[in-house]
Amino acid sequence: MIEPYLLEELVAFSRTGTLAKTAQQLHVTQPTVTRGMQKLEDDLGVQLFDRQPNRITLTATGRHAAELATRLMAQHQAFSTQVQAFDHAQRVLTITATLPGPLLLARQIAQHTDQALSVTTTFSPIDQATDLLTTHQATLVLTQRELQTPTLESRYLGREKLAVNLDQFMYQANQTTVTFAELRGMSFLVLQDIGSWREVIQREIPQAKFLYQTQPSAFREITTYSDFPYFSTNLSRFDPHVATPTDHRVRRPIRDAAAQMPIYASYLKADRQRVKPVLAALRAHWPDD
Amino acid sequence: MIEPYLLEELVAFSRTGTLAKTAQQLHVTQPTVTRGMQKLEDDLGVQLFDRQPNRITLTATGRHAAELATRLMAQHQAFSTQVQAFDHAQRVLTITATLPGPLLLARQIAQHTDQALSVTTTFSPIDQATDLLTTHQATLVLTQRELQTPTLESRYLGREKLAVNLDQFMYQANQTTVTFAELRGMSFLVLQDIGSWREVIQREIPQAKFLYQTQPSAFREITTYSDFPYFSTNLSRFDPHVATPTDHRVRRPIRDAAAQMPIYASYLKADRQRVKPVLAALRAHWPDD
DNA sequence: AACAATTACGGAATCCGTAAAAATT
DNA sequence: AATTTTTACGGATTCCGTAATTGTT
Repeated sequence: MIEPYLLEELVAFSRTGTLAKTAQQLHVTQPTVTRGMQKLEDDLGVQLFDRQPNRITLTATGRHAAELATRLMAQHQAFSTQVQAFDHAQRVLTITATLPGPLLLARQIAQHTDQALSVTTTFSPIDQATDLLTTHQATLVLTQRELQTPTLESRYLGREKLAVNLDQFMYQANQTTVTFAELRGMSFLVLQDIGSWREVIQREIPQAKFLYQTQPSAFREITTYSDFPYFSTNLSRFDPHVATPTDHRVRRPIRDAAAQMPIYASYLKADRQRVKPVLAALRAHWPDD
Repeated sequence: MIEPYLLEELVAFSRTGTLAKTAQQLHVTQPTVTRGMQKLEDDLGVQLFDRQPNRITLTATGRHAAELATRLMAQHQAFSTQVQAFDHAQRVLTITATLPGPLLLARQIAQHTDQALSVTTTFSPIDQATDLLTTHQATLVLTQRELQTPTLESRYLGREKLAVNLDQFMYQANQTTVTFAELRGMSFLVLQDIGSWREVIQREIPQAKFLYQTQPSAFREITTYSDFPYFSTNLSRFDPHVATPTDHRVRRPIRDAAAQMPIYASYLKADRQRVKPVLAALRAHWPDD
């Protein structure tokens, strides 16, 4: 059985090219690496190096072994982190999402639940959702699409509906709803982290300009002291920081189909019983409008 | 970094259920396993076991860790074997196939080549072909279908064409070729190991009976002292053992499309230069008929 | 002269087995 | 009484660093 530290030395050597630099990188002495690579060759029963008095290089087999060792080391590392993640997931039910809106509601729920609930502050691309669940980095992922695999299942929660907040004297505000087309060419204040909504507004509103703000505090300040329109959804009300009573804008829902997203909760089938009360709470507090 | 022997002990324990049996299975003493599992918990920083004075059981995390460890150990094992296989493949070009016919020709080639060529005696299902190549267990796989992946490529070699050897006095022998339909209900002597041909004849010949023989020697003997028809192909001539001059049967090619198979040579793109002369030899010796 | 790899030697850490203890079935 | 786990102790293996050697650039 090959010892991991030998694989580590091999991988390091394949990157540095000399035993001296390898030793330096691993914080050991040269003789240690020399002996290590000799032992690795001996354990495998294979020649990995071409040796000259002052120079040592990988053979073709050695390069292949280093390539395989790199992957194996990554999996080795993943083992520890996954075990620890699983252990953590047993005590804390972690919720993440691909959109900010559902996370706001989730945070609300978390405060009124006796269970240990952790709601992440950042969100991930939807193509990482499956990985987050199977590696137990999250127990619940809120997404705009269903995820169906042999070990995963999804449950529909409700819809997130986009609205735009316009200055009350703008002519587009003289109707109960608007369309993306009617927002053509306008400039919007947008928070940097709005997940999948970003591609929606960029795709649907022609020739629009988006002033992305990284800091939520800066976003609030600029909205207060300017007339730029900004977006919100039916889930924005759960944002504890967005309470701006002195807003001169009016909220106008967007009629387009693309302005609505169905939200699903995805989780491991093995966790079905654990997430059940959380799903019930999310559905119970989902706004009707 | 988790030591492999600790993972091995965990995997063994998850199967045996007690430390005593685990120790027995691994040929070590109980205290060794006790300390090992304590160290594993310590290294991972996670509780894997529920301990009672006379009983130790896996926690949920422990079961999950054992599951992950099982897979990791398999990959760990695969590392060594793959490095050794790669090393071996550098000196010996190994050819395998999904059909016996192309292998016969390959053996012929191997004798007239200066290069170190190894031709396997058994053949594998076609769905294992990709794995054989990527794990370097074979450098060349002869199959009836093309294999196309980012790292693999296939080259057409020729066709293998099925024929049936009938007693010269049978009425079906009164024509230059026959069809599968005309063989309806007959009984055939067939070698057990004929690869993908087996499903062809079973599917195409209605109500036929197949007398499968495991031993080639028994097959030859029965063909000699009986009148049962048997199959051969345009590649059978390369079989050094099948030279039976005193055969009372006549060879009749089968007309159906299903009685012909295109044969491709698949290999890693990285091996293209190495296999080039072998492919040329295979194509050069491929029979025209 | 500087650098890279290897070998030799001694110390330190670790891992194992034997023996003994504690507790359960 | 037999089985299972755990701890204690001593020995043996192994792994590492320092020092010295060899050979190259």
